[in-house]
Amino acid sequence: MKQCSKERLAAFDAACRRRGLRLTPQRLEIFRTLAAATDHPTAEQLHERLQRKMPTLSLDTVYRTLATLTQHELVNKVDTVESQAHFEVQEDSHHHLICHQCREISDFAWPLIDDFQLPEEVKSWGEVNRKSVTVYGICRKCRGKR
Amino acid sequence: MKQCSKERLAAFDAACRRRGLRLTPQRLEIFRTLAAATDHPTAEQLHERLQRKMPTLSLDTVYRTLATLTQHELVNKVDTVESQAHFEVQEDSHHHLICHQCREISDFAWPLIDDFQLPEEVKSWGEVNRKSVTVYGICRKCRGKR
DNA sequence: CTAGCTGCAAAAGATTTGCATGTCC
DNA sequence: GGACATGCAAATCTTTTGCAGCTAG
Repeated sequence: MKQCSKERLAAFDAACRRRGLRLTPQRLEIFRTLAAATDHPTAEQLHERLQRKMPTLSLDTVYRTLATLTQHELVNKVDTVESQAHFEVQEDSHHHLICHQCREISDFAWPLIDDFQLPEEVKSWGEVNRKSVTVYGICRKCRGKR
Repeated sequence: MKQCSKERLAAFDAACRRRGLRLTPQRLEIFRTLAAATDHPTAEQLHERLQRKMPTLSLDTVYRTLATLTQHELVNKVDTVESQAHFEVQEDSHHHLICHQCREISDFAWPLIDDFQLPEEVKSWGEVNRKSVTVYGICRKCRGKR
């Protein structure tokens, strides 16, 4: 398991202060553990991993913290096929349109992408069946309401 | 609400027969309603919509049918940020790697995509915050096991 | 006829919430 | 000190499952 850099922790600290979020030990550990993970753990997995270092940490706090950090865009919820959500620290960059506000899903076509070659890296990962782009934003309807 | 074409229903019928799936009235109605929908309904929404036409249809059957049809690739589960899954009929074509077998999620970079211009269509939809590509397939590890 | 479906009810799993207590700022 | 966080337990919500009866092929 890789370690979470001091820079990243400092950035987290700063981001919390800027937004008026309290920097509790729980939040710090949850973030640190998530940042150190490479496998997109679930809330439950994170809770398990934190047992040793922080035996009193409750699963609800993990859920709540992840929700809060996701809201503040410090953590990103990975979209999965399963109902159980997976989380990851928001990295800078790593065919559905989904509106953050109303949650409505629309389709769009992007033929250029379908023909586009995936990077080499992916070929070594395994056998690809399907690629799908998801675009997030605020739809025109909701945009008008604000 | 648009209607489900006879051609599509015939194709559904054929696909079921080919795969040895029974063509029950419930399955037919669920498929017809899903195909006619443009809003990616949830199992519950579909169930509600079918109440009038088929009052005895149970929610479990909707869940089970959607699961079966998804397995047979006649229906597609849309990945969402929320825990509640949304479904859609599998249309022709429409930065995470997800293995269908072990469900492991890996990351990959695809800088070309980040710079790539989204289609016009999307601009009229609203304000875009983020686009993310999800690639599904079988990873090397699982590939070896079969 | 019979393997595969359906409905019902109950279980399971994930996530959220109310409330009392604790603690960062 | 006071607003915000946490922990606990209980509630809620979604989805799955066991079982008995039904039905498409």
